[in-house]
Amino acid sequence: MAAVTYELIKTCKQTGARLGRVHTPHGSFETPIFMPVGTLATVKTMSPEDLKEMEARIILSNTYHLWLRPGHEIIREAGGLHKFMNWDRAILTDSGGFQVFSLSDMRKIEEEGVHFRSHLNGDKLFLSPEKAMEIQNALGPDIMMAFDECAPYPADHAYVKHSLERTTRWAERCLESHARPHDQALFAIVQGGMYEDLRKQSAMDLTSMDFPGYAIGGLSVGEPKHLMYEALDTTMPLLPTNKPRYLMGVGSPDALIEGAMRGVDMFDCVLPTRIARNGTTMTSQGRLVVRNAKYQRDFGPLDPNCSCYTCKNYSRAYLRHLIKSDETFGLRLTTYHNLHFLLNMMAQVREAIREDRLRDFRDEFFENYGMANNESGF
RNA sequence: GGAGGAUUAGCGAAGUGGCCAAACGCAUCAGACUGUAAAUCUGCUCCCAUUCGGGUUCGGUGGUUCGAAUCCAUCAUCCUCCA
Repeated sequence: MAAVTYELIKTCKQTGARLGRVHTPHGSFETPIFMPVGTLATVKTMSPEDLKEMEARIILSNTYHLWLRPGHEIIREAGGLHKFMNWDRAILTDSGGFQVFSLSDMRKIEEEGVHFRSHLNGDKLFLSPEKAMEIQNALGPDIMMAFDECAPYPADHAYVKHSLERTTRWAERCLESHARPHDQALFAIVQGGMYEDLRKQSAMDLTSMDFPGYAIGGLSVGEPKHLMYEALDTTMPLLPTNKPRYLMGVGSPDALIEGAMRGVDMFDCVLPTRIARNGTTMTSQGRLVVRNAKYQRDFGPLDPNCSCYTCKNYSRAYLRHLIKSDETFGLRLTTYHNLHFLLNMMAQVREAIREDRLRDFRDEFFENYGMANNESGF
């Protein structure tokens, strides 16, 4: 019995989007779904109770960061990540592959793994497929990610090809060294940059290995949106229909909807939480920088169409004041709202799929969001 | 009444003859943020101009000088000490 299984409930007649259900050792959830990011075993400023209140079903955490601090052995001793952070719903951990990309200053990628330096103290570190599995086995998430290389954009064809082929070999090694396949699902990550042939190659090679789920990586790394959608268009049809598909690192409202329309089941992104802490919010009427002076005397809610805790109780003027004053409560309130907004939007996407009207929903949403003719999106 | 010190852009504070429209910090205003090195980062803030550039500034006034935030005189205000 696989640790994680996918059940296709129905396909939207208007778009081909999938309504599904994913079963994990820590509960089931309907897809498409958005997963809040809690890199250091906490979704910044949110308590698990907050997350449950807004109906988050699965959150992310990070192999690299928890390896460095507090250390995966400590989390194992604590009884695993779920217990350690008091979250009894599903958890997915990223493998550290993205950190190899984002902490790219000092790194050396070899066949065996990656040498790089700790961002905390400069220690020399080495991460490999086997090490990433060892750490994730200790952390104990429901879903763990294969150790991959997220190629930068732009990157030339030869580089991306070489990189993706290595990522495939690494995926194989991950599979071999994975110690807990009975209760932890290992997802592989399709790479290939913006090259159609390479996306196909990566998808074909990885799907031949029968992972319980597939992610699409290497997108939302600075490329124009239409390239991301093209990459999805070429990749999605090659992935098995009986397994979840996870688009990594995508979180702007428009991209979530566009991704769902192309058959993506899972998304994660730091965008809602990060921009919230910097004073920007997502509303049904578009992006709203509540930090701006024009909201100084605006005593209405952030989003009049929102029923979240923040919008029910606090005004734009108050949020602006808190953010301007560096009050932690302000970070909490905007974070709460942004997460609630995306979670709620995805619930509406699922309803729209159920009723075969996702395209209508998309058009209406985009119009309200003020981006009907805006390709740059968020 | 006497002696000394101070006064710089919204605030604090450098600058003591040209490289000064004036460092730096804060505040302000705006922008960025997409598998989190991020409650972070970038830019703006005398006036006009999209750029080039132009015009007015360093308590007030008057002077010295080719040239003054910087030197001199004087006035104003504040602080410290002595009577």
